[in-house]
Amino acid sequence: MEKIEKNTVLKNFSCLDIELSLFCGQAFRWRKKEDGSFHGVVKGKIIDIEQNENSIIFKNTDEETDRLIEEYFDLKRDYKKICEGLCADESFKRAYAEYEGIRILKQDSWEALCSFIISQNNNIPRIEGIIDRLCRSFGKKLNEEDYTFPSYESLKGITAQELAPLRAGFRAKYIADAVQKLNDGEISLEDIEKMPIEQARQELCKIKGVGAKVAECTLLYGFGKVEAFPVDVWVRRIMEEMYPDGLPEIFKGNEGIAQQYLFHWRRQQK
DNA sequence: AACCAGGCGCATA
DNA sequence: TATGCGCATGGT
Repeated sequence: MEKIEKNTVLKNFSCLDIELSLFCGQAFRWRKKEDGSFHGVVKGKIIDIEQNENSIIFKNTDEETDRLIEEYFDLKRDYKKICEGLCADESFKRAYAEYEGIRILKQDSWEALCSFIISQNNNIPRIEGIIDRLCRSFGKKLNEEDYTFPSYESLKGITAQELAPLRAGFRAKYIADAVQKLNDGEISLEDIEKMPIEQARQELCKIKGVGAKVAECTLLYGFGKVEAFPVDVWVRRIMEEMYPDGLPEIFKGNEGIAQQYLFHWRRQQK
C-alpha cells in the first residue's frame, strides 16, 4: 500500500477482485456508483474504492481507514497460494477460473450476525432492503446518504414491535433477542472471537433464530474463521451434485473460501 | 395464484 | 435423532 495524495493505492496484489468480493453474497450494504467505483461504510468509516487493471485506489483515506481496509479485505492472507492449492479439486478449479479474486470479507461481527439472522428464508434484494432500513432508522447519520450499522449497544432494549418498520417479519424477534443477550452479557462477541470454533458455534446458537447456518456465516464473515462452512440451499445442491461423499481433504482449514467460490459459481448457473 | 427466498423453532414419533 | 410444518414479507 502506498499513499498518493489523499488516497491509498495498491499496486502489487493478487487474487483480489473488489467487485466480485463485495457482490458475491457475503455483504449487503455496498453499492456500485455510476462512475464504476464502489461505495460503502465499514465500522463507521466511509470507504470509496476504484479498481483498474493493475491498481486499486482507496479514496480519501486516513490511517484508521488503511487499517480497516487491510483487515476487511484480509490483505495479509496469501489467497493466490491458498486457491492454487484448492484447485487440486476440479470443481473448485472451474469456479476459480471464472471468479478468481473473491475474498472472504472480514466484517464487523455484530453486523454479520445481525445480517445473517435477517438472511434466513429470505432473498438478497429483500435482505439488503431490511438492512438499509435498519441503518437509516437506527444507525448514525454520516451524511445525506450514509449511515452506520447500528451497534447492539445503541439498540439496547429494543423490541420486535419497534423493529416492525424494517418489515423483517418473523426475524424481528430474533434481532431483539440477539440485542438483549449481547447487552446483558449472556453472550460476548469478544469471547466468541477467542473460543475454539466448536464452542463458538454453541454460543452463537443460544440466540433465538441462530441455527447452524447463521452461526457458520457469522464465524466466517464476522470473525474471519475461514474454516467455517455454511451450508444453505445452494451449497446443499453443490454437495449433492459434486461431493456426495463429503468435502475433499484438500479443503481442510479453508472450507469457507472454497464454499464462497462454489456458492457464487453455482448461483450464477441457471 | 402457488411457489420461493444464503433457515429456524417447535411439535410429533 | 429425525422429519415436517408454519412463519412475515415480497417478488416472480
